Amino acid sequence: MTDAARNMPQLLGEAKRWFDDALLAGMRAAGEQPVTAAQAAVFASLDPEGTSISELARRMGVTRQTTHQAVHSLIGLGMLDQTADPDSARSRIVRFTPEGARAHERAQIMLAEIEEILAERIGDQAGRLRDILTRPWGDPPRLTPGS
Amino acid sequence: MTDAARNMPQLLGEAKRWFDDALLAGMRAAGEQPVTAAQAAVFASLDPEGTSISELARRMGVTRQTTHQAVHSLIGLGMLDQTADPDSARSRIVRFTPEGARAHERAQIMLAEIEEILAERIGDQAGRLRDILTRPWGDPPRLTPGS
DNA sequence: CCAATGTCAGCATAACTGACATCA
DNA sequence: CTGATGTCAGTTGTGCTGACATTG
Repeated sequence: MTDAARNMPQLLGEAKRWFDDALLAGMRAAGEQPVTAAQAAVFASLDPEGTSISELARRMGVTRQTTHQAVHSLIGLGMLDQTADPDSARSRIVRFTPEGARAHERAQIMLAEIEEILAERIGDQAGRLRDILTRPWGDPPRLTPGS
Repeated sequence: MTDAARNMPQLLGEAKRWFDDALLAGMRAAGEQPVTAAQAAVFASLDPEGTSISELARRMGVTRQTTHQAVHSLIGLGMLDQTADPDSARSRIVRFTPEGARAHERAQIMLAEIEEILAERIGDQAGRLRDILTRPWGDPPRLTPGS
């Protein structure tokens, strides 16, 4: 296509969209509720025993308010519910409903299949990609104007 | 952090944000106009001779309307301008202003520096990452429900 | 009193769809 | 007529900040 020394954010964005498109299309073809990117992030960060909104926010790297909104929408879809935390009255626990757990399971399987297809196309580089992205990069560098 | 088998779209999103954050902070520290991610995408897709909005949209993988909006905001900042296409009256050409070209140049240099820092942290894996992302992946797979 | 948590409200950004006029 | 292009308008999704009550 363009090929004028593509930059990294652009390349990463394309790769992400490649996965997102494949997942969304697959879920739609499977007759599942269309789930947005933010909702998918909640799913991926929620552990089976349930998690508080604040903890979810920390895991996703966004604010409590943003997380609250995404969780609220998923409750409306019947994917999640919220119950009191037996250990603390100021905390509430977000959990999967059976329907939510089923959809999550299906999405996980589908993502693994997509990754598999990528591996068929570009070989073991696909596994390498996961390695590199999983590695800790540290904080984003703060370039000084004088450098 | 969480570490419950992170999925690829999530990992790719984090990596993209890592670069975007570093670039935005660096530009801000250098006293440049704060440029959003969408605006940066336009910059990266625009070639020096100028490009039409429709062509930009194709390169970025978003709609003409979205591109139009981003271009319009950059015109308002004095970074781009729009002139008639001498070859076709229905097409208009978007180009850098001198100010826009200067900011673009600076951003390119900064991105290279950021990539350099990543290479210092994770070694030659950084170059490998660029390789993998540049490689053609083909169209996103269309999973069939029956598979 | 202080910090964490959940929530509500408002705002900015960036994507989308729909519609329409223009021109090749 | 058809298709590509540029544009306007409206909607949705996703993030943010500010504020506040509740609780440990």
